[in-house]
Amino acid sequence: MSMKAPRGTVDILPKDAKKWQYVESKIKDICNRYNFEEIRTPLFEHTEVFSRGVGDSTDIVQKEMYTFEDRGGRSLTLRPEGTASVSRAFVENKLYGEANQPVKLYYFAQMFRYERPQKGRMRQLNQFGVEVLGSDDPAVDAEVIDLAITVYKELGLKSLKLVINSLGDKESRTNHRNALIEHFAPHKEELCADCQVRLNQNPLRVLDCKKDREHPAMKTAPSILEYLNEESRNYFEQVKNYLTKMGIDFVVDPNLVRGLDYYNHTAFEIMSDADGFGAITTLAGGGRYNGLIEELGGPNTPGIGFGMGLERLLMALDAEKISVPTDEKLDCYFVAVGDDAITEAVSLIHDLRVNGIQVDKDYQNRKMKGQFKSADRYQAKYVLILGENELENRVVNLKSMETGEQIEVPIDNLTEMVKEKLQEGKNNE
RNA sequence: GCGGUCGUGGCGAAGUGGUUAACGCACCGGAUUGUGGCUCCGGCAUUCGUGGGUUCGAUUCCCACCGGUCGCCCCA
Repeated sequence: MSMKAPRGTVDILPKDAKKWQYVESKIKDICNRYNFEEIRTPLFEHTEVFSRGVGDSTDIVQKEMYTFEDRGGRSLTLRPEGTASVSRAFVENKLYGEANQPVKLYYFAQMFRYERPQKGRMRQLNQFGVEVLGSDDPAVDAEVIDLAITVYKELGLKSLKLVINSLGDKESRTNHRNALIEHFAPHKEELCADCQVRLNQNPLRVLDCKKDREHPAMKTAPSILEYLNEESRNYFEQVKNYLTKMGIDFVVDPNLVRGLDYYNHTAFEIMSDADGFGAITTLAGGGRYNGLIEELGGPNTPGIGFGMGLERLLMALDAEKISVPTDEKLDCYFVAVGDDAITEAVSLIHDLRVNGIQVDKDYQNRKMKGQFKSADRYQAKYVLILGENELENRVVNLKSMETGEQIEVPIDNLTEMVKEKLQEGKNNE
């Protein structure tokens, strides 16, 4: 076998697709209740959308983008995350001029990151995400976090941990940044190679380095929370108050930084505590990005959003042994024997289907016994039998696979009779 | 990019330097000339990821590559 799906990609086969459909419909229902509207943006963008939007110093831009040149010599990139694309669309389509503000958007989209695949980490991944553009009300931060938590809770997850932090506004960040550089400068040589670079580019990210976690300077590093100016501090307090009022548990982690440059003020991650989750813990992550729209050429517009990994969501459901409801049973299986009967069956099946009944038949030229086996495998509720005898008498034998009971039905009444029987079954459930 | 581990039929999984590569599931056929889930019988890998090497002989030993998987970094 030589044709294989590219590394880090998977086929979602019918058995699993049912789970995806369930999860997606559940999430869409929640988005509707929160009054979010769907947006669909292109799979790829001009590379600049991400290098400027997400930030040149980030891992995503530096080593994870699927970038290629098209025939016109343009540099394009498969989207690695959602916020930059949605922000670009917001600016380009002037959604800041919409009557209803803020603009509340959600999306389901494939993302692409060039990484070594492992548990819960794929090169093509699926995310659900939301973005609220046009409001800097801390209640919006709380609403966005609440929506994410609600998705998990309504799907039945229990082992959740919400971690939040504030990165502050521009002034707070600048002051903190300077303090960090000053703090780590004397120890620069002792830090890992990555951190030595980070110290210049984005010293905040030194804080979430796992290699240097035990370094003494790490423990005494200035916390962002101490550098928040009054406005930023108030903002964060309000967000926390709203969450508390909604009964949402959280922990504040001053080292939560997030990998993308555009964040400020509220940053958060939702993690799973569940066993059997491997090295993966983060289910969703997001935060506020008040300067991004301007950076992409739009008017000064505040924004906040999150991305939620759907593969990880499904893994979390598995880890907590939550099964999704699926209706596996087939309404009817049509057993036809003999050329004339098969010809008749094809048109009867069509009639049943256009009348809303789920029907299938054999296409492997199996004998009656084999056809019954198929019916069994599909868990058919009823089998409709049409052989030479029935054809002669213009009837179909309708057999309940559950009770074994079998009745003769005139061909002309078939659709009606099947409908009736299926309805009876539903009423008895 | 680095490290561990694995690679035998549709799936799961034994196995050995030597002549027919266990077994289970699934599937197909028959016992039962037109009626399923049980039972019994039979069928189902010219071949053991790919390429090269050692050998009289390799699925089994060695090397390389490819792929899966898990972990590091970072994150969804």
